[in-house]
Amino acid sequence: MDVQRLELLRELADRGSVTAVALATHRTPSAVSQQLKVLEREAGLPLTQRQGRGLVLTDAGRALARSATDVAVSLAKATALWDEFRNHASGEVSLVTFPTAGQMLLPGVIKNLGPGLVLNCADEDPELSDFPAFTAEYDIVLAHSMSGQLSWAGRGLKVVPLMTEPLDVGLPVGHPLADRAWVGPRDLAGETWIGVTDGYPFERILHAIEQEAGAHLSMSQRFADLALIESFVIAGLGIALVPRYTSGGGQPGRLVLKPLRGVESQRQIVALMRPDRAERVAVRTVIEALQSEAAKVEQSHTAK
Amino acid sequence: MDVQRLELLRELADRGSVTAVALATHRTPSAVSQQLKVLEREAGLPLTQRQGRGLVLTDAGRALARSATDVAVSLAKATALWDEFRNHASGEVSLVTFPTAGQMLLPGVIKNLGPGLVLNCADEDPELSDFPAFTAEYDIVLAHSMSGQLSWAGRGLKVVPLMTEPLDVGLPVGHPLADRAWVGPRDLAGETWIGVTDGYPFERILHAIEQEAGAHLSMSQRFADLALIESFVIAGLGIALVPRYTSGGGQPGRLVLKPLRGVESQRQIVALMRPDRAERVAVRTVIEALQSEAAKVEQSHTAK
DNA sequence: ACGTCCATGTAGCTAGTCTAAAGAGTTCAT
DNA sequence: ATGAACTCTTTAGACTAGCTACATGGACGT
Repeated sequence: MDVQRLELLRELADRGSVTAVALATHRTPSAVSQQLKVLEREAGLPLTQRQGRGLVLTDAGRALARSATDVAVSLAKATALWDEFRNHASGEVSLVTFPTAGQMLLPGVIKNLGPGLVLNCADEDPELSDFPAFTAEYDIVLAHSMSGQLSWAGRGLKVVPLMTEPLDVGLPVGHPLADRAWVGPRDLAGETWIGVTDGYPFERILHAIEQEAGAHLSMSQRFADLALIESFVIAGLGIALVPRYTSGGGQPGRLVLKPLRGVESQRQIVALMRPDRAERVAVRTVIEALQSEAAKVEQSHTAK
Repeated sequence: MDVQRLELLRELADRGSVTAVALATHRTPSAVSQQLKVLEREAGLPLTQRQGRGLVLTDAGRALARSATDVAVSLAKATALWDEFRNHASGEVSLVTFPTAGQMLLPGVIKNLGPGLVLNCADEDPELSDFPAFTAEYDIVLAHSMSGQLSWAGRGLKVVPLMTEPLDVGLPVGHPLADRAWVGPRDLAGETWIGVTDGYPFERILHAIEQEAGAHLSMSQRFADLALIESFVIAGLGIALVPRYTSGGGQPGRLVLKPLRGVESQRQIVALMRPDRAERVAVRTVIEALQSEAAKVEQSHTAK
């Protein structure tokens, strides 16, 4: 019963193909195939099954892969323990983020990391991507979801909430609603909206506003990039839902943010990780830095 | 971070010497020493320390050994899972018992075990032995303790209670107390006792009786073997504390058992295991058989 | 039907882990 | 004190397990 082989099976469960596992583990596909075969012989029952030119796990294989995760977690805990004894968080941590969260949190995090800990960041457009899938490639995945709706719980991933960011209504200066302290769904009935591409969490809030206001919202454009959306709003081409903490960076004073009441309007920013990776000291250190940075951002805004 | 090496460290923590580990793992001491050295180099800090001609773990070493147990447990769970898929409990299980428990439980257990599962039993005299120490050598250790007093909890061992056996007062037929339904501490003040060797749990109950009765008990003999004690009682040389379910096997009808009231008088029979071994399907099967057998014994006596 | 993609066999090499034997330090008894 | 017994360690050499490289055999798409 070898751990390395179990780990290979787990990778196969996550990545879905022998070649992908081989690539990820810096081996040839042949080596992976051989080890899986040995594991299967040891187990005494088929763990994989050919499907087309690919390979899928059997029920038994999936079950074993799941318990392999527990093994990986306890192993990671052991190495974390010994890292703590030497007390230095060693190695590199990789992270993907969607643009706005990265802009808001990462600079502060990287500044506060001690020496010897390297954080490799990348960004991915969230619209076309499946956040959990990135956990195979990166140690930490920054994702967003609507409040409460943890769509990616239950896949065996560790989810660490970082912050809750309100989504405000962005208006150009001089807009009729710009003097109000806040706005409600009914106020927004006649407006033209600058929307975001499908799949974004914003989408659901707009639907909720439509329901509350009892009116259809007209959506003139659909963009993925926040700065682009804001420039349209400032130009008076419509109004938009924008995350409070990350908006207005480009052109301060030219965009007015109004809290939205009557509709749950916030997004939750979370960190997603494979449970074993979450145990690494270096990873935990980064997570803690993210949390404190997130708290700092939230506080600096509520203080205003 | 190799699991085998961690396992070696754990064995060292349990057994206390390189030679013992080597013996237990069917290796030469040299191999063990080398592997521990590698682990130490990987860890970057000393895990062991010479003491006399032996070797002891450092704090870091002990901590790592403890987390190695978690790894072993999750690994054992994984293999158990796959055993369940094949649903047969494979392999051999070793067990030590103290004589009376073995006599009471083991025959019934072995009869009810399915084929392919071999149970290797041994017995050890409990007086001179440290029950937990046997868990290094045997999968299951049958031990007894006073009720509630779990003296060997906290060493990281798994403790499964099997049964609670009352300790009665054994009298020869024709003894003045033989007609009573039960006896109390005061009834026993003037009696001569056949005692057991030091360290036995019986010891404490006798002290409790002394306290309650306010009298010193005279102890004429001290034996370890129950049958021997009983033969002395039957011969009228004294009275004794005997476990209700296991006594009288030799000479039925010649020994009278009276429940003892006013003093907590029972012993708990438990199974002790290393947590990782407790996860093995074969071991779990034996434990279940022990539990059901114990329940059967208890029931057959309360029914009378 | 052909090229492509994926998984799997085969042969040979490398690296890691074992044994065997000798060495160094500690304890105990004579 | 000196040697015998014990324990852990070191060294050198053998063996084995797992890897790469290359070749093979199905499955898909054009």
